[in-house]
Amino acid sequence: MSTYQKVDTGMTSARTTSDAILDCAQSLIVAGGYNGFSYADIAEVVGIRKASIHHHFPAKADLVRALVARYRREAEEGLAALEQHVGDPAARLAAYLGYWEACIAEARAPICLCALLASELPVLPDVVASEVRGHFRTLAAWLAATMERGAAEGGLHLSDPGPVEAELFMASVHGAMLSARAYGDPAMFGTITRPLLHRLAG
Amino acid sequence: MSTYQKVDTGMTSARTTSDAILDCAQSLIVAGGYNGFSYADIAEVVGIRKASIHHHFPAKADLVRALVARYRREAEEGLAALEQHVGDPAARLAAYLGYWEACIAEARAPICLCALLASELPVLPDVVASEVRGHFRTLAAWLAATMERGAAEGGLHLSDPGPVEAELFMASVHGAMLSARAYGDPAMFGTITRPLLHRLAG
DNA sequence: CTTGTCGCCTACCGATCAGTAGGTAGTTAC
DNA sequence: GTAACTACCTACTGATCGGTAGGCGACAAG
Repeated sequence: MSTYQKVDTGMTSARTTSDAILDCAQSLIVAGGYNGFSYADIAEVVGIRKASIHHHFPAKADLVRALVARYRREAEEGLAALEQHVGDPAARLAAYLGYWEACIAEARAPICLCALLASELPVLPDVVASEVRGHFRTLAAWLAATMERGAAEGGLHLSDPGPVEAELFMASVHGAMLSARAYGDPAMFGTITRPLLHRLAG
Repeated sequence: MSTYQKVDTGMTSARTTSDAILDCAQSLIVAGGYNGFSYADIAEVVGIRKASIHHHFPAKADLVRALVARYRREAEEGLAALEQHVGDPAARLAAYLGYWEACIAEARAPICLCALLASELPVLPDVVASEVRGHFRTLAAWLAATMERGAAEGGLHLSDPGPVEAELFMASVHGAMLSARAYGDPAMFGTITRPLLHRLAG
């Protein structure tokens, strides 16, 4: 076996090399966008040669499309889990915000991958752009459904139709991520999003 | 004079070559971010050689710092003009939103330069990052002052302290820009921001 | 025991990146 | 008239970009 054999993955959280590549790409993209990372950057972190990344993802567009697809899948699983474990719509929204507040505070994922990619949509490969668009639609639909259910049950008070409230909510969350990053202050995310929830629930 | 002499600027809106370079850089950056454009891209559009850009802006960081500085100056002039010509704070906010709605609809500036740069703050040169931070602070301060004045005059009803309302407003506007871009639908900006205003003014 | 596949490697490609060196033609100041 | 300055040029550098060609060892199936 070659000297460049992959070490036992016990030390890393990724189960496969593909996952390790995607993990690394995600953290690099949320830091600097699609054009802010290179195959060489990933190779260095993952401990693999640049050419080996092409074995898993022939082109950069393939890599990022796969990454966003995985991100969407995990997000949908997360939202589904929320529906299972949290009954009250208002509490679901609070849990959603709490998730991101924790991510940002721990610098685990200081901004939503798709929010960042959306900002540079015009220069993204088409296949990536449509995945990003898909995430926006999915998230907005879930929020709208949650809002309307909350309104029907009486726990939430909507001033506008569910879909409009949902878009406003989502936009505010994305903007709050930008502000937290711009100010270098993770607490800013909570400062902005807490009133958002109080207005719906209060 | 060389064959590459700059043609009379009558055909272009920029008064000087520096301005033309900055104009071009701005439209490239709002499309694809800091790492999404090159000196070669600018050279081709402006009709100048790559090396000549270095004469005006020695390094890329200098160029973008100058660009954000110009952007901030123009933004502050715009806000000052708003204060001069629009008396009512609610109308000022409406005018601010209307400005961006028009920019986005006409694809003149489909997103705020600083909002976009904020998304990739971690990979920006320090000198650029601090300019971006400065814009966020300036805009938030203006919004907070406008909110508080509106509240004092009775035209606006704040559910939270002025500074918090201002941060929420700004974040929602930035998020609305992202959503409009993600959906490829300029009208989404208005859909999201209109309720924002109605809640303050209504 | 062969054959195929998988995961990774070395070595390379042409293109492009930001940036530099040094020259030239016009303009202005003395 | 000459010295200094501005704005632009040609020509180049070394680094890095995404991507390719082809080989090698481990492993599984027939």
